[in-house]
Amino acid sequence: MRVPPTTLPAEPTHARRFGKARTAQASAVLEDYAELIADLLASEGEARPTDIARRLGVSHATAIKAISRLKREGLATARPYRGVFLTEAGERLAARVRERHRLVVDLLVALGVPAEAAEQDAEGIEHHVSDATLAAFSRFLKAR
Amino acid sequence: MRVPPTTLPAEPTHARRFGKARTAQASAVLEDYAELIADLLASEGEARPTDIARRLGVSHATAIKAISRLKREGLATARPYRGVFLTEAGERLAARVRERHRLVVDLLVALGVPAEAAEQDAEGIEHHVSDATLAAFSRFLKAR
DNA sequence: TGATATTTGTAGCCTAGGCTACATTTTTCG
DNA sequence: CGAAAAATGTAGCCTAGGCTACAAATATCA
Ligand SMILES: [Mn+2]
Ligand SMILES: [Mn+2]
Ligand SMILES: [Mn+2]
Ligand SMILES: [Mn+2]
Repeated sequence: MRVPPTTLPAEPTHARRFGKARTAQASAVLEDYAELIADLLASEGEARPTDIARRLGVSHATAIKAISRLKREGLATARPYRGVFLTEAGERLAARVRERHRLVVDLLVALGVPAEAAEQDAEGIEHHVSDATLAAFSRFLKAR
Repeated sequence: MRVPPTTLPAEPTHARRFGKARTAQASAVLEDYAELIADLLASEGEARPTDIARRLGVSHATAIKAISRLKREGLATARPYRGVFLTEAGERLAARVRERHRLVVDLLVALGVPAEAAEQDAEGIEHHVSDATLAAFSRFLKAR
């Protein structure tokens, strides 16, 4: 049957949007680990694989593999039985991610989302917020 | 060294947040497919695997495998060389996802995010927006 | 009609990110 | 000190979601 193609030749626009979302997803896990490690280092003085695993709700084996990936990407180092540390790059990433997380939560709360729902949604949303959107959130919070 | 555990016994709260984000991510792909198939059916009268793949920016083999998963989950049916169709459940999902997508884009645009950035970010954000947040978005758009 | 082009399907490979089970190392404490 | 507990690490398995390469079916059109 295949009706005449009215308008759908290459559609690079939609494809690019989905591709961006996929890329963002790929970095989401590492971002969460970096943010969490920074938090634990700040609040506890150290970031042990076991604590990281418990906070993320995954097995310690899963956490250790992710930490290996962080090391491979040059974001973290680890001393056995001494915990995980962030490299310069890891700290920069963590700082950026923490700030972004805070901004997303603040915006949701400002729009009337209950605190716990805001925290929960932000945990996923944060990884898909571009700089342009982040700037818009910031403007809104400042202006209201 | 292991300083005395000040406060971090079980931490089920953080774990639950991360877990929710992981769950949301798991359904993201199927949601996008359902939404896209509904769009293609509406605008072109049919949804061919090849067109789906092009719009998503993936190989046709990838699209076909995802379509198999849709079928397995009871969300779609397919007639070879006739394209893909949505079941009742698939249509309900698509309708919900489309509405949610629109609302997220509208909110971002209302906050001053440029149109294309809004579309791009929404493609990822939409999968992490709870009903509570959705309601807040809706209220904001109505009230301003 | 029959050759060619397109579409669809299959096979096999890869990585990320989960898991459990088991092994090893380090800490803790009686 | 030495045994028990805890933490860390390793091995092996699974699924989702990508890919390329090849095979088969269908459509198109000269
Ligand atoms: Mn997160
Ligand atoms: Mn976060
Ligand atoms: Mn999407
Ligand atoms: Mn969408």
